Amino acid sequence: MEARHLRYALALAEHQHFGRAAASLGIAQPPLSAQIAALEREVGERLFDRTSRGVFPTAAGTAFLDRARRALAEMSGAVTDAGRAARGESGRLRMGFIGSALLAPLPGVLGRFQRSRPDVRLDLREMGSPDGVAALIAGELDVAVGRGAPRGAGAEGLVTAPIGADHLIAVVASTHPFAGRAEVGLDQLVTETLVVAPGDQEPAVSSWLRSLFGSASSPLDRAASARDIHTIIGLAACGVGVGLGPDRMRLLRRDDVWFCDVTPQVRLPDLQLSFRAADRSPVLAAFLDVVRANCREVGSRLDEVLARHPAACSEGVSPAAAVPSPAGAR
Amino acid sequence: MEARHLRYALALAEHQHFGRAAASLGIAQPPLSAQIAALEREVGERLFDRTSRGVFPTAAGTAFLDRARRALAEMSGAVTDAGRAARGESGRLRMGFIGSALLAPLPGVLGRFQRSRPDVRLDLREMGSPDGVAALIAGELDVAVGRGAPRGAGAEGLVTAPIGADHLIAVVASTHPFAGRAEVGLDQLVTETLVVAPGDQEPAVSSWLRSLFGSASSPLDRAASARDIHTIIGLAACGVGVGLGPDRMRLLRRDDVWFCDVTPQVRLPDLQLSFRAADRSPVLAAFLDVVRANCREVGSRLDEVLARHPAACSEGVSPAAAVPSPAGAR
DNA sequence: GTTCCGCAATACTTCTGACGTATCGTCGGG
DNA sequence: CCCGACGATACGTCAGAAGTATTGCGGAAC
Repeated sequence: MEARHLRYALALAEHQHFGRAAASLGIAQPPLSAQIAALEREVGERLFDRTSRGVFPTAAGTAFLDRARRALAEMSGAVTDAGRAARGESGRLRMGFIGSALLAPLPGVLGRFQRSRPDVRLDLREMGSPDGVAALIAGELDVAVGRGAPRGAGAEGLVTAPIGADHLIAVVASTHPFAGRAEVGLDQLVTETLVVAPGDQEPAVSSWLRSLFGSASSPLDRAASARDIHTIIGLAACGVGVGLGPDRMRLLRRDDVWFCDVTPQVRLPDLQLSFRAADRSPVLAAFLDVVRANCREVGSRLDEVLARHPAACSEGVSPAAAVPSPAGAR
Repeated sequence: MEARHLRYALALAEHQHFGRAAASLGIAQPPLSAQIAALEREVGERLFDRTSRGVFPTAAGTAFLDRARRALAEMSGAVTDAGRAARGESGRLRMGFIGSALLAPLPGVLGRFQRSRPDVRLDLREMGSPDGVAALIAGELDVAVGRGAPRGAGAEGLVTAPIGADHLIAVVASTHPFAGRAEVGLDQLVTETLVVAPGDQEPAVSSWLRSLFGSASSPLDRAASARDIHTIIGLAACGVGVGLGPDRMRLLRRDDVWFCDVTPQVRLPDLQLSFRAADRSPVLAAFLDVVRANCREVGSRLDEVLARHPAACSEGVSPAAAVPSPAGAR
């Protein structure tokens, strides 16, 4: 059975007349009779009653036509859906991210992306940077946002670009001696108990901090750790110690804590966005376009990196490639 | 676009290999390549990535295949649905009936029918006998159950068969003088206020009663009327008068009323089932089979009448006609 | 770097089957 | 009783789907 049979049966049901139905289909009447007869033979039931007053579907015909309409609707829907998917207007984007990225720049990026592609389903999963990289390599994610360059087996198949830079600040309870001070020196932190992200979650930050203080008798040895910024601030508020985190953390203003800059200013490892270099998904390309337009403050690095991977960016999205030229188009 | 294209695309997605997909389809590889290329040209998007490790659907291809699967499922569903509809296993049966038919024999018939054809939707509408006949003629019903032979324009296109007989009984309040008596004479009713079905709802019963009492000073002239049996019994229970109705009415036993036979026994107009003689619906045929098997007590009249209309009964249902022979089957 | 192999694409032929023209059979209406 | 309308049948034609043979390309092995 072919789609043609469905189209012919629907036309016949609509016109209730072989001749007119054939005309509306742009064919002669005998072929229509033949095709309907072939359809009835294949279905095994008479689908139309030919009376002198017109051609009417039987009970079987009515049931058949209902389904036939839906089948043809699915077929035309398949074409439009394919087009939408190719333009990145539908589908899904699975994204892993570290919690601190939610302070910035993710809110703006995600909001704009979801507005420009309302039919793309965003699967967002908060996870540590190494987990994100692993899931990305395993194909369980399409995009990962974390800190530090991806490492490990398979990391060479990833493209990574910076999407945000920030520097280290400290957070203390409002009853802490540092409270009210605009800044605190790195050297002053050596004698404090620190509250930081754990090494297995954020190795880049962790080793960065370790290098700041030098190896011997590091304050990190007596540090408390917390997986997310809210907890770091919470522990600091309890007076457990001095919390260290990115300056975006200031967005989480609370009455019982005090934020102060660390001097000299310490730049943290950049927030990085990674994706598989081989990923040709139009949804990813569309997402990268939004990222590119919204993370300019990081400088031209992002554009640079993305420019080296036109496969994931220009193809399938740029208007220049609007003419779809699959095989055989000459 | 034809169904063939969908089948080929699905086979290719399944085998991820042109050669094996073609083999599974029973064709050679080059035609498969050609058909996939033609499909991609028509959709306007590349649907498969041909890599050295295999053939994989693109994002557009994945979206397309989703819909293609559904389209093909609808097509095969169309065939099975047509078969089911032709065997009367699906569809709907719109039935009008008078309330008293619900006492018997409709419960048994409807129950058995719904059990034997669970996917047939029963549209049941309680209505007076004349309304049922009119709706049947107008094509708004498939079956009507009422009392008396159909009359009026279009009634000659209907087939009517008796499905139940009953006789007149009386119902009175338990405080009424008749209470406790096994029977009451017709002549004793002449001086009572009667509660009966109104003439526009049940003309057959109404005129029948009128003929029982003779024309002059009929007790019907001071009768109360009610459209359904429950109300007739209710009015009788209130002491409004003596309710008259079919003996099936005894099924509605209540503590505050008393039923007694009317002597001599008066046979009411039969319960009749009507349908359009031209109706070839397999659902109707299946329903009539159930009716025939469940209303034997009426005698052979039902079989007689139905036998004269093989169009609606044997065709499409009898196992002898199991071989579907639409046009061209030789 | 070169060769080889697997696979999809291309070239070209074959043949099925969908379509067109002409005609017939049948059923109602005048 | 004839006529007209309509669907079915008969048969020739041609588009296009499939088959065979071959080429082109990319990755892996040597």
